[in-house]
Amino acid sequence: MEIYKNEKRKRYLEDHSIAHLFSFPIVEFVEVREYKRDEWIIQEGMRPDFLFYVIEGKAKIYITHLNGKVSLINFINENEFVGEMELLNDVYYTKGIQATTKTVCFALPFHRCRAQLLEDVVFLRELTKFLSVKATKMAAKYSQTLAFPLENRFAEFILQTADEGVYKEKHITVCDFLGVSYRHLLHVLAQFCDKGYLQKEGRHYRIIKKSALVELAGMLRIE
Amino acid sequence: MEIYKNEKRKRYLEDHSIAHLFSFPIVEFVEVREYKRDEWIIQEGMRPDFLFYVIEGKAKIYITHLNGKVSLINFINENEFVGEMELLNDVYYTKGIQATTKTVCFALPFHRCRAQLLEDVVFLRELTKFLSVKATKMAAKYSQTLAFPLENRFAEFILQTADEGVYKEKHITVCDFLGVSYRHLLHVLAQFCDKGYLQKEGRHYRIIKKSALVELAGMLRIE
DNA sequence: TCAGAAATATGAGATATCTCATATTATTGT
DNA sequence: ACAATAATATGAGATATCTCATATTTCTGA
Repeated sequence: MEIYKNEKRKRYLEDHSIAHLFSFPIVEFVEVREYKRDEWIIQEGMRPDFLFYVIEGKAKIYITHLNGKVSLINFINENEFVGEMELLNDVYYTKGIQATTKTVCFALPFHRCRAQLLEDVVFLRELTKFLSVKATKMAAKYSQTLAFPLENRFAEFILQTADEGVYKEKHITVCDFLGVSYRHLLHVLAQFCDKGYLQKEGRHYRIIKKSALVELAGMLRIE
Repeated sequence: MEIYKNEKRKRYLEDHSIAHLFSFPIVEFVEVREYKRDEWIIQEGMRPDFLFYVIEGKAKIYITHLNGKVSLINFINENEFVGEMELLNDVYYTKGIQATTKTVCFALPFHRCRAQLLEDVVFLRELTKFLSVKATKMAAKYSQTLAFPLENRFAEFILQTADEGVYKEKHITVCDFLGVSYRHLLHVLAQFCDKGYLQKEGRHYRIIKKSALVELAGMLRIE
């Protein structure tokens, strides 16, 4: 992890102002940090001392279960908070946050900001919205997992993450995210290829029959 | 649904003050409502016009999927909000809320309160905490569902809902909540009886070997 | 550049869970 | 008090998903 200082720090703070998220001047408290790919921004079980706001990059939220299984609970993208649970709750089991790519974020130290943050209507309104979206998505994912087999959920995931019609995610990550075994994921993936929905190109998979995937994913749509 | 007026309304408002949740006088806006068991407080897909706060009783959050499956996403208890998602988000698919028992709640009309609520630091702080707990529990449930078979989750559910050592929930409700088929739930329940963890008494089940259930449920514990 | 680690692949058998069919009780409204 | 509805029960076969074992290929650090 690298902390940006002086010019570099200043540039980031100017280019990515977060002043609109607060009603008091926040800049002086902000530490600008860069995490490398695969680096842990927060370690599981270790309470962080900062509230983070992601400026650039992506990260993943992980939790490890007692039976050894690992769940990738969610992805974190730009303009999202990290560590807000610890800001709000004294008792909270801290999940692990790992940078997927190089990630730059603003870090606000709890000990200097907490009181002010919890009094700030602008910040609280932002956070409330953020949390409501988070809770809603989580509930949707949860109920979809219960109601549909992998086929449907995987189809949606492929459509969401495909880059110019090509799916390239790492299988292991996807298994953790969709909560299935490696073996089974590959099995369903092979089916998609057999049925002509996808075509393997080296390590990647080209979407051939998008409509079929759209139909499978469409089942998840709530409404 | 019955709306309490005059004396009855007044008594409820006095006995269950929610003044501490707001920094402005809220009483004049509050409608006191009673829903009967099984009545729908909010119908799925129909945006409500009120923010509810449950005073007495219990309710369930349901969502119906396109494949016809129904998920019981969560239970709602006393001193919890309902309809906060619709207060915060313009676009939101409204889930169905059904009273499990007779339920009394305070209803705040959006059109009269929304602006003030979203400016109120006390309310926002309460709501933020509520949502953070909600999101956290949802995430825990989600990842546990992916990581553990029914056996473990059902054991926990039995321990949580048992009344003086006797489990009495309706199977159908539990299936919707744990996201498994009726058949499979009964199957695991029969196993618990075979193994001597539970003993059937008419329609109910007495917990005989609590330690075994505790061990199964303990696997879910994160940490 | 080479060895170890990570990621990809595939097979085979086990288990968890689902679907459907069908009976037998409770519960409830009129 | 009775018919309709809801809830409980159980069997049997199908499917989704898991575990474990084992190869091969790619990536990465010293």
